[in-house]
Amino acid sequence: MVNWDTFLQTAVSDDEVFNETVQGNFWHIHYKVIDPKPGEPTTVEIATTRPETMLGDTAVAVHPDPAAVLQALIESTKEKLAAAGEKERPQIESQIEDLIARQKTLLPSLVQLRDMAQDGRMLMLPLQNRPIPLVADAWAKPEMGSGCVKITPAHDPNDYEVGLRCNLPMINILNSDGTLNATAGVYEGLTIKQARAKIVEDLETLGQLGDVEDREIELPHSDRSKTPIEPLLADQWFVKMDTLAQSAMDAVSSETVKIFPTRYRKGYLDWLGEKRDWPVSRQLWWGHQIPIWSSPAMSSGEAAELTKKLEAISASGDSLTHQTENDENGDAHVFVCLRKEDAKLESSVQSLGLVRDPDVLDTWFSSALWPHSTLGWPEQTDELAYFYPTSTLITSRDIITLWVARMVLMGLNNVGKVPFDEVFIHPKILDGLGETMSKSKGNGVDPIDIIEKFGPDALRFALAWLATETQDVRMPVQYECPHCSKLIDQTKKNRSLARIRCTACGDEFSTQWAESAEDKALPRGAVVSERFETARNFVNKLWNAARFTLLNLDDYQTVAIDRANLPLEDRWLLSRLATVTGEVTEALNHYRFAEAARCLYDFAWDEFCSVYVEMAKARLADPATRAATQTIVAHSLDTLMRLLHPFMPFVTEEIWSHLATVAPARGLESPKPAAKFVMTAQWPEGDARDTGDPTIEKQFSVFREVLGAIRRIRSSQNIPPRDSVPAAIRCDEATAALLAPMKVLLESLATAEIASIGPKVVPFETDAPLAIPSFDIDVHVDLEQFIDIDAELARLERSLSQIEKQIAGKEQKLGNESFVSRAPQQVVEQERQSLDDLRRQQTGLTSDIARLKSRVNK
RNA sequence: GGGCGAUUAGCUCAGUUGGUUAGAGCGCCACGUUGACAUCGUGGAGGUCACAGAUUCGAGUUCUGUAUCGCCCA
Repeated sequence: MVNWDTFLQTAVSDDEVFNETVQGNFWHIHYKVIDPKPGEPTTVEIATTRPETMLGDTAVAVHPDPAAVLQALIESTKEKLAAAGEKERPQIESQIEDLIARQKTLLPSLVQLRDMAQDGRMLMLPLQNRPIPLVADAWAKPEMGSGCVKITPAHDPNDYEVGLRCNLPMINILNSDGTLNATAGVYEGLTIKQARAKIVEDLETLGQLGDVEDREIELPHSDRSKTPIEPLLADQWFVKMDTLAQSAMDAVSSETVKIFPTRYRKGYLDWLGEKRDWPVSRQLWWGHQIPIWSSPAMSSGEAAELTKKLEAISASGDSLTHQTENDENGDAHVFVCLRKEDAKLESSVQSLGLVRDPDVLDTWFSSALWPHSTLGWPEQTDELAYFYPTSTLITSRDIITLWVARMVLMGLNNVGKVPFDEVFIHPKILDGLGETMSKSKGNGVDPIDIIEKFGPDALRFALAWLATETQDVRMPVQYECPHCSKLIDQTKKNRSLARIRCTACGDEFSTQWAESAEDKALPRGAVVSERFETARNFVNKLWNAARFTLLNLDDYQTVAIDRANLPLEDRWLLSRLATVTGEVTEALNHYRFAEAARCLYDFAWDEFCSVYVEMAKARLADPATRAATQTIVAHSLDTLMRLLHPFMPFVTEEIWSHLATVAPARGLESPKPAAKFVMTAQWPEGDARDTGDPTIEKQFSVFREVLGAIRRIRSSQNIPPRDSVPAAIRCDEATAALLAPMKVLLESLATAEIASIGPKVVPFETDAPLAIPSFDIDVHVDLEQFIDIDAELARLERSLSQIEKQIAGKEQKLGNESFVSRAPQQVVEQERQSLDDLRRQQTGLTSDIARLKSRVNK
């Protein structure tokens, strides 16, 4: 039984079939009982969605034990009811009522029909006037329809099984083009649709048509031709899957092939675990022709003789394999399969009267050969030795069973080795409505549009940024009007149009679907998505940062760096660089592309550009520190480009080449000439000496907190950006020592004059304070020149109320006896510390507010 | 019907072993452009982490159930 595509006139596999719900009918038909005994019904009612198949009916089935089935169903439905929620109850209750009603009204007649079936009663198939048996088979569902079902073994997979069980004839009523064949009698030549209409009409005329219900039907369609699939009985080649499937399962179970993310292993193993034989025959004009030759029907003696001849021409003894099988008439057929393409052998085989099978192999069969056949297999070529197996297959999850599993089993069978060690399943990009992008829907994005609008690096980086582990990616897209640049959201309505009228300027533009000369003459509106903007901006940021640093490397000379005596900011940067290198490497090794991309984005933008480059400005201006700073800058840019290269190959290569012209030799202790291209440069390895210095980490955290505090105060007071503010920082001696070397930088980034840093700092007369409790720091800004008392009071009061809320929360938590006694001591201590800090802030803020208010009253 | 996944800010998404006040990008508001970057900078507003239970001193995070959505299989 195969899925027949009547348009392409070929069998297709289950994987190439999709189901679609269509509006159809459920026709009830009465078949007459031949010679009913007294008291027996004179007709049997069946119902079908495909009345035309009745021409091929060879039986009507009734269940062998309808009473038991109905009773079991009632019980299981009652169990379901007991477990069901309020919402589902009414529906389940009505199901039970329906079943009980059937038990009363329908069951007796089903039992009678069952007895008639066992007694060998026959029915007369209408229109064909062919007697067919009433049979007892479990496929008939007492809970459905009339409880009886027509059996068409040649045109329905389930009926086929019934046919085998009940030993029924199998009558094919279709030609390969989907028209009815000679067995259909007067209906020969009609299409399925025509035949259906005519048969319904004829049944009506005969008075054998019952109710016609409207019904939604799940109808299989061919993926390629979109036409409805006809199940068809046909001689086809199958690949036996038992040991092949097991070998592919073992490869994954033993992690010889590792699948990332690991949850996809289950689907792979479950699918292969069914070990269903693989139908590989296709009746298409393209593809690999199946290398099997067969003989006409012959006697077993002739077959034995033919076999001898075949063995004689099988030169080395294994260039062909053969098999003899008997058909249902007892005739023998000899089948031959050649191991290799061999024109001479083929003609010898054919001269013995064997004919090559016209079918070609399923495209996935051919595809499964791809990893090794493209490398010259079955010859043991150098390419095969070098490239097989490869390291990684990256693909979409819907291809796991179609292709991945088959490449593995075919590789194991043919080469004895798996084709790849790791498989990465990437997320899918969906449109704004969460639908898979597809050509037929028209909701796809042309990568060329994205490249033209945002650049190839932005495209690549954005995809990496989006490639998280668990989620598919929604990508709402817009059309960009080529006339006025207005962005128009893509909708279900406009996404498949060849031309669109801009809602802003009213001019028309063409889309990717334009085909007519008239449409194509219009300017093309690109499909764009703002989701690429982040990446585009990042590329721009990197380019500008590189441009600036390169401008400052004009007099670059290699200087050996003494790690032990580097300034703190250099040690900080090197530490971060080593950490980021480790994180990115780790993420890439596990195919966590989004994590790697985000890590690099944050480091490059927030740390390298916003902090280090800003700091370097002052040091580059100072001849005493210029050379050393240049060395660090060149080194860090070098490392950053290498880390970013997989994500943005073009801009990194461009920056790399510019870097080479000003700083050809790079490195810290012993600078060496850099590789010509970043793509051939070594992947960086974080230097263990640079990482994990807690002093440095703390220094920078403190620095950024203090900077933020001053900026927040400025902002809340609406202090003009260019006006410098006096500031002071109260903190312990150790923190003061960390901050002191960064005072100049702090002053420039905050536009402030830092009057003092240390434990003895006290508030200004006109003070604006901000506490950083995590480091026990109070930042004070003198507002004398600027003070907006109302604004400041508002800020302080808002801050106070937030702190009081937090205090209340903490007090409650610490007042909870079981928290204090059961939580780890460290956590409790942390909470106490934090409460103390909050209370101190509360005191400070309260007095600040009082002071300000007294000022107002003066 | 079975399996897998998702539900966190207006949008698109992060959130590592349970532990301070849940993050990012975009969008929004305010301010800012005499030198790397307005594709930028600074600050801000915005969240009942789908819902209901359970475990726990403590749940976005663990467990159970419900709802909704997506994909795969039957």
